[in-house]
Amino acid sequence: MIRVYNTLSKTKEEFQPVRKGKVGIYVCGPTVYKPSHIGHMVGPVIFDTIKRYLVYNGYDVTWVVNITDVDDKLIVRSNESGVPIAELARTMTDDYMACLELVGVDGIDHFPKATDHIEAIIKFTESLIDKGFAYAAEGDVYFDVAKAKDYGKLSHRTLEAMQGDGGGTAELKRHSADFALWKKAKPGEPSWKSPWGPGRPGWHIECSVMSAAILGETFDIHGGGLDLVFPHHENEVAQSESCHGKPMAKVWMHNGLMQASSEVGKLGGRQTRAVEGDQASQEAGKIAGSAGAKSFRLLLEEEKFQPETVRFFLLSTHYRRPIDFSVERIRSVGTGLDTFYRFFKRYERVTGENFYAIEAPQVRAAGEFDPGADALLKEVADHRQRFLESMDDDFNTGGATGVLFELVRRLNKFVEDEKLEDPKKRDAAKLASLKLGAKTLRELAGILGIFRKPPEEKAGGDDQLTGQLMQLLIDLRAEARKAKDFATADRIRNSLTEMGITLEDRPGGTDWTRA
RNA sequence: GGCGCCGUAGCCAAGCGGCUAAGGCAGUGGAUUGCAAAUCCACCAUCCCCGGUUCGAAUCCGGGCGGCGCCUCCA
Repeated sequence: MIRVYNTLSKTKEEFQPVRKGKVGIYVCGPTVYKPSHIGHMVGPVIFDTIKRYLVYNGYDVTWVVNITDVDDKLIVRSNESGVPIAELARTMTDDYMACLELVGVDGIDHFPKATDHIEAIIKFTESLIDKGFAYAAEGDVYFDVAKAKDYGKLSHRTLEAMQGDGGGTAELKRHSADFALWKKAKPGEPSWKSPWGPGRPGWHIECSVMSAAILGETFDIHGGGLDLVFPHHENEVAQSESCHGKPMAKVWMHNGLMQASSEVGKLGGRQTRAVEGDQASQEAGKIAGSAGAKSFRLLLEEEKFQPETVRFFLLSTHYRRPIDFSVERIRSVGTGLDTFYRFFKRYERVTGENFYAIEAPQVRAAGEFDPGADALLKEVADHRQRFLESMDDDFNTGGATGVLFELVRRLNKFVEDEKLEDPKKRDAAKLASLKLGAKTLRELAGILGIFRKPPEEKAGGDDQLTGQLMQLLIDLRAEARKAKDFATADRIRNSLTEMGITLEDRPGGTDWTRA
């Protein structure tokens, strides 16, 4: 049984899809006006993992992420840069997609764009006006929050508590919390014809329209960053449920945001906001202005991070908690992952099989096995059980990743105890146990979307000539060691260490790796 | 001011009333090694403070202190 925390009820609920066996997920995507930074990857990685887990549990999952390609920020950026909005949106969408691919997010089934759904947005808006939930005012159309029952139910706030807020066009609104469904075009802005004159969609409406078009008027999971609970999602529910007369989403899931930890104290977001409230301080304490704010691809390049390390970093804590960004932390996660990569090489040395080629079970039931009296396999089965229990509990990837480390340590111990690095100590039964253990590791890692393919070799240079030269050095060193000439042997190894190459002596010979 | 989240070892982090408080990074000792590297083993926390509930609390309740988020078209 999978339990999921629902923002709506503020409790963990047993997950039950609307339609048996099928799950629809809608996650609010980016406004494509600038290159993606690491913070944009948080939600996608989490929901990609959630989708994998649901598929693993036998559900047929459809996942939708919208692309907002018409918006104030896009207009501003376009005016600044001189790049037409459509072109800006296209290149930034490409950048976003490239980043998703890097971190292994490949489960998104639909990427609807706001500009492809203008007609439906207009219809939706008309419908709300017809039903009395919205009103037109001088070319704008506003949603009338006072007419929506339960307005505030998602973010758990009341209209009374929101008095005094509101934007610059408040005079056109009946209530300061009313929000635009349709915005009248200003000169030079992109616009579409509508019954209220030329204009463009408001911020929230595209999600209501596109989710209904693809997933239906009621679907299973609506997700996004915690920052979207209010006003974005609150307004989505209000307009969708007013329009359709039925619940929009069964479960609302919100992930914690990435923060720039080291900068927070110094820049002090809180006091400055309360006292000053100026633009600059609003940026303080947030990811903007820190290393994490730079383009994700640039970050990977400059810090030489494996994208998989970033994915693992994001999954190493529970999704609802905020994550502090720090280069050091990601680096230490990478150090931890090296244990796995070394094990995979070891596995190949011992069994002759490539870890990444193991065909692991894709669904839960298929991964179960009877360990019999095998001590190793009993523990493997136990680890698998604990991994799945963590995932069942509101997708606790933090707990699950811990189990993965325990599992690889157990497998390494088995290789040590049975001395399997020595070919003479190998036998079919032991190798079979090891293989089943590795297969389970691969099965569980697959759920998290990691270890699906080998990490890219570090910084080129592993060409044929390098290989030959390394073999020569290793051979020379082996001869020196045989002759007990350790001075020469150590000189070779130490010099290589300085070049960033590590030698590892093993029963079967010497391996080398680049740092 | 309103609503909400969080405070577990040097750092990160799981844990949601009851076995010895997961796991990672860093560190220390040991096995292994010619010496290393890697691997394995061991060690490394009475869970911010004060009360309360309970046979029993890191886990529940109240109060402090500290950090953070949203309320302002950031994922």
